[in-house]
Amino acid sequence: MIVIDYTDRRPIYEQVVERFQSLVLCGVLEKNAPLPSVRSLAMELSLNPNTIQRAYTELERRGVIYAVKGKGNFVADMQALLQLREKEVKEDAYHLVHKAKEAGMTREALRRLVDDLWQDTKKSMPENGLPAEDKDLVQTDAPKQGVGGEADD
Amino acid sequence: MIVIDYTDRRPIYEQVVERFQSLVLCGVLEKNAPLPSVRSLAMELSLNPNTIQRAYTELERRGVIYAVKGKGNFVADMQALLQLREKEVKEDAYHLVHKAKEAGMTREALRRLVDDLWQDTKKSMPENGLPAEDKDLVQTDAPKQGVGGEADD
DNA sequence: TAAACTGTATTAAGCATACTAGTACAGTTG
DNA sequence: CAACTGTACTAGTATGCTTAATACAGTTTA
Repeated sequence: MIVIDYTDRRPIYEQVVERFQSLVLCGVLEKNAPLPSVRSLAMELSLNPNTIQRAYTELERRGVIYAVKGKGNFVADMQALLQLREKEVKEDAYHLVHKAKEAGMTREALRRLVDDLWQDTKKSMPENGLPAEDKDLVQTDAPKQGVGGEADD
Repeated sequence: MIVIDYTDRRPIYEQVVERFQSLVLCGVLEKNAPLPSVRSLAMELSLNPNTIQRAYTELERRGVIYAVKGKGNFVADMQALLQLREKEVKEDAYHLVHKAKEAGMTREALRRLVDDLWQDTKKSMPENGLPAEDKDLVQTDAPKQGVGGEADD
């Protein structure tokens, strides 16, 4: 589920954050689906629980997941994440255009590059941008109490 | 000429590298043009000479500049740099397409985004990707000896 | 030749960040 | 109660970035 690339210059907790965001966006993790517990994932990845905790805290700060003490961490609504990604895309596209011009590429060359990549890249999410309702590929045990994004007490 | 962004998470030496690469690509620094000396640039930016030295060493490793002991650092041929940038563009474009799909964007949406940005972004380099011969906007004091990219002894 | 520049190398220290380790406490579940 | 869950805290280690100081070699100019 989660893979760590030790050649990646980015810190581990950031990679974990990124991976979970992708899993949510591509529909593998649906709303209210439970994430691995801090300790179990740390064990699985041979990492310190603190590192996982840091990733989860960041995911919660971004509104991607919500935590329930004693129960676990669960996927939140995807809307915040979609907005984050769209903002990222715009920033990345800006830098891409800048670099492309610096590299001496023509407008058509860049257009074709992006177009070709679009074709080659496997579609990694549902058509409408929302995960289908009836999928049971993954564990979808939502917390039993009515925790819809806010913690209950 | 060189600006440091202290809010940037990347290390300073990397920003210096990036800035000089852009200056070369956009034609401000032509072939054999001298870079500021390690000490003078460090003074100007209120940095340690070692930090500048590290940036210059990296630029030399990439083939962007060449160093002549006792004389200074000079802009090398731009070809290596153009290849670097083109490779970067391809990698960046790949990730952009991936993220765009994750964000639920359509092919047309991404196409329009890139197209619009192309229009809005100021052209930052000569038409043919090579700097014009007769420009004297900048100091262009090439080293007197025939150093064409290799050091002379 | 001497002074004032250039690049280059080395060592030491300070600092921030990432990560690990261990412990402790609170809430949930069976 | 036992075994899970999240959360908080302290401490120590390792690494990378940056600064500081010094030294040496080559070039240029007076």
